[in-house]
Amino acid sequence: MDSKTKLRKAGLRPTKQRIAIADILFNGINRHFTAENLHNDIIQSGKQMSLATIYNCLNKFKNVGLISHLQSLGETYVFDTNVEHHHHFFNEKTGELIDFRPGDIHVKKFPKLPKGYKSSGIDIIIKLIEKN
Amino acid sequence: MDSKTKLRKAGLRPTKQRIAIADILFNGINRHFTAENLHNDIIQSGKQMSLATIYNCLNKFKNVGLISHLQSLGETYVFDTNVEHHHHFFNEKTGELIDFRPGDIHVKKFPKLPKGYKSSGIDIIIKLIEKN
DNA sequence: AAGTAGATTAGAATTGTTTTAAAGTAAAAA
DNA sequence: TTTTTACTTTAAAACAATTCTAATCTACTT
Repeated sequence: MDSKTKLRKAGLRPTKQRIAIADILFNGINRHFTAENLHNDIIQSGKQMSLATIYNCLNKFKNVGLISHLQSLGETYVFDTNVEHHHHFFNEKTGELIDFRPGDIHVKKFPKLPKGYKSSGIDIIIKLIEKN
Repeated sequence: MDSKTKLRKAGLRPTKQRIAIADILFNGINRHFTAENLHNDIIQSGKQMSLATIYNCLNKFKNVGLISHLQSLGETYVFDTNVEHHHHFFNEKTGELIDFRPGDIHVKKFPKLPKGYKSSGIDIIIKLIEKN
C-alpha cells in the first residue's frame, strides 16, 4: 500500500510532508527514531521541512496508531532514594511510582540476546490502572 | 545516623543546603521525586534554595550512590514504527534500541499488585553491554 | 585566624517540544 | 470547475527541564 492510501485510510490528509515522512517510516523496517533523527533524514534527502511539522505529523501519526512512542517513565528526570536494584509499578493515571523487589517477580524464559552482548540488567515496569 | 554524618561518610561536605535536602530524603521512607518536587518541599518548609543547587546536590548524591535515578529510555521522546506490544533491548553504550517480542520472554511469578489496581501492561527493558 | 578548594547562586544558555498566528493546501460544496 | 471551508505548514515565539557561568560564599585545612 502506498503512503497516500495508508494515510487516507488512517483518516489523515495526505499532504506532501506527511507522504514524505510516511515513505521513510513505513518502508518495511521497524525503526526507533526521534523527531530530530527523522528531520535529519529528510533534510539529507534534499527535502525541506520544519521541525515543528515533524512533531505535528508524528503526534498525528501516533494518535491514529500508525506509530507508537516509547513510554519511558515520564518526561522528567526521576530520582529515587532506593539505591537497591528494584522494579516499579507505574500508576498510569497519577504517574506515581511504587517499588517492588526483584525477588517478587520471576522471569523464566529469556529472549536470545544479540550476538556479542550480555545483559547488564533488566528493568521491569508494571503499569497499573484502577480496577473497575 | 544524622544527615551531617551521612554526608561526611559519603565524602560530601555537609553544607546547610545538602543537610536540608538529606533531612528530607533520608527520613526512612523511600520516595521518588523530581528536582522540582524537592524544591517545592524545601520552599514550603520556609527555606530558600535555588533550583540549580537542588540539581547540583542531587547529581552529587547520585554520584556517590546515596540516591539513584530512574533509567528511562533516554532523555528524548522516542517514536517507534512498531505498534505491536513489544519489549526492548537497550544498548547502554550507544543508546540503541532493539525490539523483542513478548513471546520471547516469560514472566512466571508476579508481584502482588497494590489493592484496587490491576495491571494494564508490562514493559521490560533488558540492558546490554558488549561481552568481554 | 587565613587560605584554599569546593559549594551556592542568579541568571544566562541549551535542548527538546509545543504553541501561535499567518499563509498555504486538500477536500467538500456549489 | 470554481469557491469555500477546514485542516496543515511554517517561522518564530514560548515553554519546560536541565546545565553552565562567573561571582560570591563557606567548610575544611593549616
